[in-house]
Amino acid sequence: MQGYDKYAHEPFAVTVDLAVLTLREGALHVLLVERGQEPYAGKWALPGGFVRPDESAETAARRELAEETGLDDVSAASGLHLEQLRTYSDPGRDPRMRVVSVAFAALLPDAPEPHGGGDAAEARWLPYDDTGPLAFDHDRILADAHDRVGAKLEYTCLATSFCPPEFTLGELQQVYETVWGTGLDRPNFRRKVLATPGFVEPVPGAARLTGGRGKPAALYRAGTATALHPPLLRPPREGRSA
Amino acid sequence: MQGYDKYAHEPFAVTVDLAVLTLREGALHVLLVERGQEPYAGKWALPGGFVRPDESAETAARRELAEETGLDDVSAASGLHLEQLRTYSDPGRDPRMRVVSVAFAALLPDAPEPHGGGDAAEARWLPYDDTGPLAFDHDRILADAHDRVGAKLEYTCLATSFCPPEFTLGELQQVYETVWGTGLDRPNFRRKVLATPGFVEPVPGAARLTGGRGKPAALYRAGTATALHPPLLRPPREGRSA
DNA sequence: TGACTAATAGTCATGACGACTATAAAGAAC
DNA sequence: GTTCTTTATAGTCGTCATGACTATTAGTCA
Repeated sequence: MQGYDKYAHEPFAVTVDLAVLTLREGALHVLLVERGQEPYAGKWALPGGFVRPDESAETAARRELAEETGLDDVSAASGLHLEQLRTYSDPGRDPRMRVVSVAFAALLPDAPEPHGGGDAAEARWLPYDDTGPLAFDHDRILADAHDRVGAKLEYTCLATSFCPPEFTLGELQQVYETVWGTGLDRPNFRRKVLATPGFVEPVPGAARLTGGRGKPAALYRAGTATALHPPLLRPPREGRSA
Repeated sequence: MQGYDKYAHEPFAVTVDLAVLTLREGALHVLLVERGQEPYAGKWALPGGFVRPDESAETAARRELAEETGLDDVSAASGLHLEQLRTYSDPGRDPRMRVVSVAFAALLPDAPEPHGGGDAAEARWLPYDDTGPLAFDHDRILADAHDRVGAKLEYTCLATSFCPPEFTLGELQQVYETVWGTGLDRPNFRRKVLATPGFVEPVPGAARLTGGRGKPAALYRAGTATALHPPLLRPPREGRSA
């Protein structure tokens, strides 16, 4: 950290990239923008942009999220979760110049269709499993975001960030099942969630019909706890040992 | 990510900061350098430096680690663990200019006294609990490193990164106790570690006298596993509920 | 030889969890 | 209405992980 001189070093551009995840119709969806220019023109990319001189990366991420989704209120309103993932800095990751990108993962409850208010040519929710190769190293960033979210579901109460303010335990379970790609036993999931103090708290007297059929489910709100002790471990992948 | 122009935006300096942790005499120690210039002249700081134009942040971190510690071989040799923590980008974090810093945590087994080969005026191992206020936002970075390492001990085999190539289970337990700041039951710790396939593997026939007294302990090497399933949870802090 | 120390072996009760069965409350089919 | 289907919720049972202990072994030190 010696010899500071603003122009002694090649300037780096610093950007943020956002992996914005949500659940639509029981499937994990990602917010993507279509690139209008080379390189990767016509390809889908994660939304993002330059960090401004007076901003932190976190501030820039929030601003970009509002711009690209048109969900200005979302940051204040529902339980938006914005989390720094890691920073991608390979010298060749942008063919034009040296760009260091701080990646964030953002989780949204419901997903209003974005109206590309910002620079984005077109912003759309695309199913996570159905994203072709993305621009730059965004495939890797997206995969890292998925990994991180999947891991944090185990030992935090993060799952409620995917849910609307009031939700059923079935909906909460769907978050786990969708992100993890596994099925969970319903009574056991219920027992575990309710046994964790502060994970969810019941909404008195309220119930929701889960699409018509079946017994109406009780409604819950997100509790005050953030950590999960002991964790809710995802079932270990089978077929490992002999 | 539109409108790329190398000089259209204020240039950011990109640096890496390293929280290098080790265990000396049963206490957590951090590698710190004494600053020779303003700002924060005379204060201790985390080692670090500029990312060069042709480097990734990870490469820069490895280079700085070798330079500052004089432990060139260490990256190749023993089980060095280098992990990206997060990126610190508050506009005011360096009073001179806009510096975005990618922080890394590095874990070393034994700790040869560093011979400040790099720019560092003086590099020293200082006890973690005895670091006065550090320069810049390095207190926060260091605390984040500690948090991260403590958390990763729970669900990874990271603890062996603090140990020499061959170690006793008592030494491994000391890693947990020191980083977590708690005591652990020795037989239970032993049972847990040995029950986790791939965590450690015995060195046949070898034993070490743990400082003279007591029964000699068997020696183990780090196994091939990286994850811990189920995790080794740290004892929950007491005095929470009524 | 006999304290002392530390590693290792083993026991026991509790708690968490996976697998499963049973019941309740709704709509749909007839 | 009655019955079937669907989904939520309640409860059971055995297993495994774990916390709290006790016992034994193998060394040093006095």
